[in-house]
Amino acid sequence: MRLSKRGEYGLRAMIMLAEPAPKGSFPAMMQIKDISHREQISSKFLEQILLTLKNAGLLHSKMGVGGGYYLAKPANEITLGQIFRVLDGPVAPIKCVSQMAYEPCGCPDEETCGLRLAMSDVRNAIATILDNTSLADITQRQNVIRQKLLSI
Amino acid sequence: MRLSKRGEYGLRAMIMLAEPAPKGSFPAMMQIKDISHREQISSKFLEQILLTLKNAGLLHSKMGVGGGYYLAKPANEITLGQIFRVLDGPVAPIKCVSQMAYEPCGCPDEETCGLRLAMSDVRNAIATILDNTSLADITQRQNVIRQKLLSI
DNA sequence: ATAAAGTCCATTGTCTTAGTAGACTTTCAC
DNA sequence: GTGAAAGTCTACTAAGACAATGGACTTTAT
Repeated sequence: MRLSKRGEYGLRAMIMLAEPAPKGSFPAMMQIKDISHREQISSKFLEQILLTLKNAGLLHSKMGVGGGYYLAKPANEITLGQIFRVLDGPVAPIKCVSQMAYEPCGCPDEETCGLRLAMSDVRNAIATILDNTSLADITQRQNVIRQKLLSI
Repeated sequence: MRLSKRGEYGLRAMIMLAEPAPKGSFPAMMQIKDISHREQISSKFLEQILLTLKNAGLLHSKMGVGGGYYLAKPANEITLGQIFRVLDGPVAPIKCVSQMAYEPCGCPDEETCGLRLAMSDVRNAIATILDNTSLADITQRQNVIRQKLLSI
């Protein structure tokens, strides 16, 4: 049940972009090389990922000197599920329980297939978390923990 | 978030072996070719899978004429999580939240990494389902649905 | 002795993943 | 209007995982 590197890097980048900008400079814009440097990722690989995210409508970009990437929508309107699906495809562990890419799995009777029942539960559990967690939720959780650590 | 074919076939086979034997013939023993035929799987591939499951202590086998495979334990003591981990490895989507194969993921601060927080939730959700669903639970659910369909 | 079953190990073809390379386009500062 | 800084686009590749396949060997019942 693995998150790919594409998915991981993409999610990390989106979370970075969702972090409130230093001094009222909105929308928070960052360049590929900023992100790739801070996360220690190949910038060429990250480039592809951000482009994919842009083409999916989750990021906007500005070309030329002083350009960069920024979120296409407020951080509370972008969910981890959206990002995940763009980069890693369907959430479902098996196609016959996928909402976005259903395909029969070949079991004699889908309706009474025990594996399908269980995998359907798994799919729903994953989707519930990813689709109900926004980038804003993530940055907020991060901040809460940081505050707690500071106050020790 | 994909279940591999190994995992899928292995789970299907285990569920078949957990189904109550026709006429009091316990332990329910089946041969590779029975299972591979009923599930339309390559018998050579299934052979490897069942052998892996046997070496992991989830199946027992009997060699020679009239031999076959049967569950090493009662169906209510074998969980989907055990089978899954043997065939597909850790449940966690990212190594830094894995219980059975932890590795640092390289984020600057693991404790406040937002991605890690979210993926930890996902891991727990998946593990909770897989580790609390036994083969007996599956066959029972199947039977309940079959009964319902019959009574229409 | 023979046939039926599991065991074990090596190999193979295909696909996916993660990354690399390089040419091209847009924008800004000067 | 030129040059540097940024994103865009397409193609390619190396390594590994995945899904088998093949064949020789061992055990057991009859």
